[in-house]
Amino acid sequence: MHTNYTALKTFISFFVTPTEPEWDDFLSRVQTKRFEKGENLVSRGKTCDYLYFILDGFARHCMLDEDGVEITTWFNTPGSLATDYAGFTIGDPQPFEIQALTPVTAMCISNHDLQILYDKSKTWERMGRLINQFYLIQLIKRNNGMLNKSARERFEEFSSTNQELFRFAPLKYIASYLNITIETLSRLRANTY
Amino acid sequence: MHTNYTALKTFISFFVTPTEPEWDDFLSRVQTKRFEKGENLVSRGKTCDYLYFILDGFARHCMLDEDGVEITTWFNTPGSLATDYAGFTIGDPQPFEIQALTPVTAMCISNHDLQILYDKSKTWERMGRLINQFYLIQLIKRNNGMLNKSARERFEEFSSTNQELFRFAPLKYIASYLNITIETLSRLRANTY
DNA sequence: CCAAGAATTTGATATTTATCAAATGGCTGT
DNA sequence: ACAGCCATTTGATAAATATCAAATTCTTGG
Repeated sequence: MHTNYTALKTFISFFVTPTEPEWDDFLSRVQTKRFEKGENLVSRGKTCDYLYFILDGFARHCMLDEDGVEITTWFNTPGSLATDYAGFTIGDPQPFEIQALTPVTAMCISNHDLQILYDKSKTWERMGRLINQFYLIQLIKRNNGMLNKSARERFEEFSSTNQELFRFAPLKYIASYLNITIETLSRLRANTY
Repeated sequence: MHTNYTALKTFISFFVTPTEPEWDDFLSRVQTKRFEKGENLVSRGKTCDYLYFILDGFARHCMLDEDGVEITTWFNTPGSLATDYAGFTIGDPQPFEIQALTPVTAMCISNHDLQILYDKSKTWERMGRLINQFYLIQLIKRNNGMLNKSARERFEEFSSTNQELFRFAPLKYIASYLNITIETLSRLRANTY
């Protein structure tokens, strides 16, 4: 048996077109990991050493706010990247955590190897730039999508684009992501109010 | 008289350390622009062709929501970068606008020149990656700062870190940025409620 | 399959924030 | 300096959402 890199290669090819030797170098540093439901891809207080590409499954990012309350800040769906962005890039342990909501299969590369690739070739440097840019745009959209919107509108927008997450994530995580209470989310869903 | 590149060079040196010829190449593509209060650095419906580095003054980013209501999505302070991120990188005209809140002096480089620099040298490619990353982290923080926070808390956090903006931006822009009404912002400031 | 715990729903009520209306204050161009 | 136009404040009220409490449903380990 051999590892299937198709999905990862497709994702990367969206940004850059590496040469064959570059691909070989890159893929030799990639490993596949599996996480059971409830396991952590990244744990609070530890340095996040890997950048993950989610092949299959769902995960959520969470952190503690000032009052020690856990808030969900992001969801990962298949085909997306997962890392503790601030921690990964700065290299410090962060108050962040990434948890598998379902069994998750992910490919990953270590921060160490990624830095080596960045140094080796402009292709990877460019990939890094474009992926950062890609996420920047996503985040700007999420950001702007929270503005000028009521709880109901945020809920409706979320439901229409992330229907599948209702099957995998408990309401409390979605409620936290939308900045509303569990009860309100339950009522919005039931269309009371 | 000659242009003073000190602030820009300091900013860039935070990310990369270009060689002298690289600096010369870069700076030869940079121009200084001045905008009067109320002028647009980027106009709605036009492609944003420049990346700006704000030397002096304040600006705001805004866009129209689905109902045609203008919302403020970001503020620029001296020493920060300004561009219509999505529009600049994708190259399409966007429903975005950047307005000078005060007279603004900015250095800028065209998208065209920036792409040339990216192609020419890994230094600039890396600068692009790191700047994107820098903004990504900022945005993640803003994002998370909106979660699990009441209007009052968002206001208090904003006031404590952006006091100077109250001098330059009308309340309506700040209210929009914080996703509260002008009246509520006025009351929070007066400490009614 | 059952029991225990967790997740979700529902109800009653309180709090926060928005909305509408009007008064006051500040700024700008002539 | 003045008129006219915004910006800001203040008040009264309504609407949205949170909070607290309890009932119900779902899930999971044994």
